Amino acid sequence: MSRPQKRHRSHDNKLVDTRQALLNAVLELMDRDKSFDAISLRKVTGEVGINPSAFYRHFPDMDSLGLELVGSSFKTLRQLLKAVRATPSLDNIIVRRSVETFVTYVRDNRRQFQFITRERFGGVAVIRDEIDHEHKLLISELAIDLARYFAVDKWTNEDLQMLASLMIGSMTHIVEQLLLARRRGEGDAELIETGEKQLRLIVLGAMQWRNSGLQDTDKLIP
Amino acid sequence: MSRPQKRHRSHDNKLVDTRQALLNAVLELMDRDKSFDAISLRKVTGEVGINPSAFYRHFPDMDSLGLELVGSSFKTLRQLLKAVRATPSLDNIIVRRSVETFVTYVRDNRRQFQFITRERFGGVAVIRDEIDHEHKLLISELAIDLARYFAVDKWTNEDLQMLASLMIGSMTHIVEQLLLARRRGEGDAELIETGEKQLRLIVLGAMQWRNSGLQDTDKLIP
DNA sequence: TGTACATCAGTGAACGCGCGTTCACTGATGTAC
DNA sequence: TGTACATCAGTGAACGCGCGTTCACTGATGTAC
Repeated sequence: MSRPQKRHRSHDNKLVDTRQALLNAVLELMDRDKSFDAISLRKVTGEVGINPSAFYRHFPDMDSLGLELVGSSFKTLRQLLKAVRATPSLDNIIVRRSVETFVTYVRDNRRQFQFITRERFGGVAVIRDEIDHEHKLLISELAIDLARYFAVDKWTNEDLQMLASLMIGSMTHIVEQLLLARRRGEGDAELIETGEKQLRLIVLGAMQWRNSGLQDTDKLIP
Repeated sequence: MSRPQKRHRSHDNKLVDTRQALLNAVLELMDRDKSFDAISLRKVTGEVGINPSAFYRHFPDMDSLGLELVGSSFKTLRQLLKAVRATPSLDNIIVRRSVETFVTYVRDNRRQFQFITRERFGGVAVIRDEIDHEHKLLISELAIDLARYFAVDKWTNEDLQMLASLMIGSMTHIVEQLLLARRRGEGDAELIETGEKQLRLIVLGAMQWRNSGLQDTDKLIP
């Protein structure tokens, strides 16, 4: 009954999944300096090489296409975090290797990370909200993982969420630096070193957190 | 010779600086879910209530207007950081008060912070580059200030920059959370507490940094 | 104080263009018998 | 194996609309004398 062959023969005679080509075209156009809401349906179909009206065979509108990009980009991001979280400890060599893995991964999937970074606070509410939702899920997932390391110190759930948020925030920061650095043609070495130091400093702070007694300050100060 | 009165009489008979009104109109339109590069010159002049062609009496094009918004927004941001940096120490009460000041300030100047946040990785290259430039200046300025606190421990310039970048990054993170929270109608109390804890954790990490011996790890590991 | 002139913010019509969406269509491929 | 039919991705023309930019203009206000 269902026919999976949604294909057309492109000018170079290669079989192409048009739906995927439309998604790629948006990422490509955004790479050439545009926000998602400044990209026209006609530009997208023109990039793929089909008639504008054929767009509707695949998506009801551009926003739906955008939401699918959020989904696939976070799928990529989850694969990365899964690899990084598989690390057995928080020691320094591991942190460094994780940051290196991370940087390589972002480089290899640059356009997807660029999409999320650009649209996270972008002009389209439904897309921004969906990214925010996925982002919160990632933080909660990481908090659960972190509980393993800090179980002995009896961290509260609230503090674990706070730490997870800080860590995801720092990784996000590294992604942002990588995306900007590419424009400036800078190398990765410095970025990796800085990112690594920042994560190590956070881990240092986290180690001190429970036995510093500071975590209860908010209850002591009126 | 020069005449400063660039004014027109609006429908409600109030004297208005049209140039400023154009700048405000862009911030207003961006607040209603648009990226800068998805806002048309005609929408902006329509918002102000003047003929589209009158736009050119004030700016050569939309990008020039955007660059001016970057300038004025960072002027606002510098005032905030000046207030926060005037704090005499990094102790916990100061950190909490600073975060509270910070949150209030961002709320009071929401549209400017939203502009910078949205366009920092947005679709217009000249604006993104200008924001990046201003952002780097802020980090360097903070690094100079931090040298005061850590002079005794002989931090390297590189490490001070790393710490300043981490701190500005965390504050940026708080701004982002505030902007998203407004949409969700959440209160500030939780955000202030989380932001405060994250900054305190970073300060804790920084205190440990020099005497942990970890800062030279990158030279010890091949 | 009165008059002639300069300045310049804003007007309104006009232009060609790219936009999203509709519609009846074509033609390749899969399916039933 | 051959034929008739169904499916459906892509076509091409057409629509009304908002876009950025131009141009000659208007009219209020400031300046010179």
